[in-house]
Amino acid sequence: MSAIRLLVLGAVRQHGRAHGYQVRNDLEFWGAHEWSNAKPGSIYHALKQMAKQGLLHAYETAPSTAGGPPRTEYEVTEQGTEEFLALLRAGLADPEAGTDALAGAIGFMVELERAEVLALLNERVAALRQWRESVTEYYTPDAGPGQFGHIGEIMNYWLDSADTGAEWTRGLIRRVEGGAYTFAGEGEHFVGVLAEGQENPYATGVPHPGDHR
Amino acid sequence: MSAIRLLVLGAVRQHGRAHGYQVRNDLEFWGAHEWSNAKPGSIYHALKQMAKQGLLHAYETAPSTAGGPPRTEYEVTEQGTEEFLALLRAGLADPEAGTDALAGAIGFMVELERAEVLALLNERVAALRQWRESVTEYYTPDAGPGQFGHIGEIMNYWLDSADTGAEWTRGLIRRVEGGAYTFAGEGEHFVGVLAEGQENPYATGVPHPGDHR
DNA sequence: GCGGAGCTAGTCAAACTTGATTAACAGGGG
DNA sequence: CCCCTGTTAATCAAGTTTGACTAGCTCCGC
Repeated sequence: MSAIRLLVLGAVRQHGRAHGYQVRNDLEFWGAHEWSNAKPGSIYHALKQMAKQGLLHAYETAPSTAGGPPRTEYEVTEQGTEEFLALLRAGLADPEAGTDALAGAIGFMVELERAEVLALLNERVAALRQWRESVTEYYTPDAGPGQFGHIGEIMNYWLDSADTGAEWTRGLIRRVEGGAYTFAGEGEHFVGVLAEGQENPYATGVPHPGDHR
Repeated sequence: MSAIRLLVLGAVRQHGRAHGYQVRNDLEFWGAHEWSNAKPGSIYHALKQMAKQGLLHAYETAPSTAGGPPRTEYEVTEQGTEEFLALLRAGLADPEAGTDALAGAIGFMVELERAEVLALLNERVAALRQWRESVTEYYTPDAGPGQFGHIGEIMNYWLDSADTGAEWTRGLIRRVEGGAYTFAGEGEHFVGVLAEGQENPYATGVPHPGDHR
């Protein structure tokens, strides 16, 4: 289901209560529209869907201050919090969740305790190593390599991605072990959220230099 | 539009004329269902869609030998060939096309001439370098790094991905320059396609060891 | 004091993706 | 011979994603 649910739940959670446009702005602030499918349509859709599923509670509120159609505010339910934490953990530990889930999860990792984050990242490294082994075993049988011709380059690419991904993860582990950032239970942590009324330096329409999908 | 169109066009092209199940089998043979969204539903959908758009010509053929509902065969039209080549070139040269488009394009790169492939890959490296520059410029203003807290790790991750992706591409360039593989105009090249009647070692249902999305 | 540029907030149709399900036939066991 | 399983081939409904569009409001210049 991609990473939107994680991103949207996380954004709403950090505000306590938020409407769609706020979420949209936060995600843009994080550059999420560049590395995930966090486009307006998807965000509003995710909000409605998750409200229907009980992960969010919807408040039909005031006909909006400051122009525009009446806006709905959302709040994360208990069930939504569980889902959020599950997605967060999966994003960090499970390579199959995809790279956008990883990126999103990194954005919220400080909501967990340092020790748990380290455990999850180590899990990820282990999963990558295991996947690598099973693939090389599978694609490099007795016949020797080269039997796949240039098709082997595809496999080569995925193996390389797994290797470099694992290497990067190890780097992050070292930084976190070294005391970087402030995690849950360690005092006020950095909140990457726009304060009420703060202008968004990356507002929609302002083209980022060198936009990258 | 993801990489399916490229994959489906390529598969049909290699057969000359193919029905959905053949395409599906080829893509599974390449492991495409693991690194792209090449699932049955998507394949059949792509075939119909592209037939409607004139990229493929559909033949309502025989009520199928060997069981199953009557099958439709497809053939790539001239317009479809153009689209195929465009997607192929974009997949190789443009990082924004995504990694699955790259993987698919690698699978078909031998349909182009060696010199062109090298040019396209160099374009990719250049695009990655340029993207990297614009991002670092954007995210590392005067205030110095660290202003983003742990959010900076997300950027760090994408930069690392770009760097390692470029490095891998350079490796491929060296191999191709070194004479690896057989490209268009160089004689019979490796065809990663299942011959008529050949059994598919990766048939649906046989679980791959360590499946990775 | 008005007109349009631009922001705020969200909707919508069309396309795409997914996983389950259908449907036809082949072959083997009892 | 008849049922049951497996294979071949494809469809379908439900959910997602996309990009374009709507619509209210403010503010600025003229």
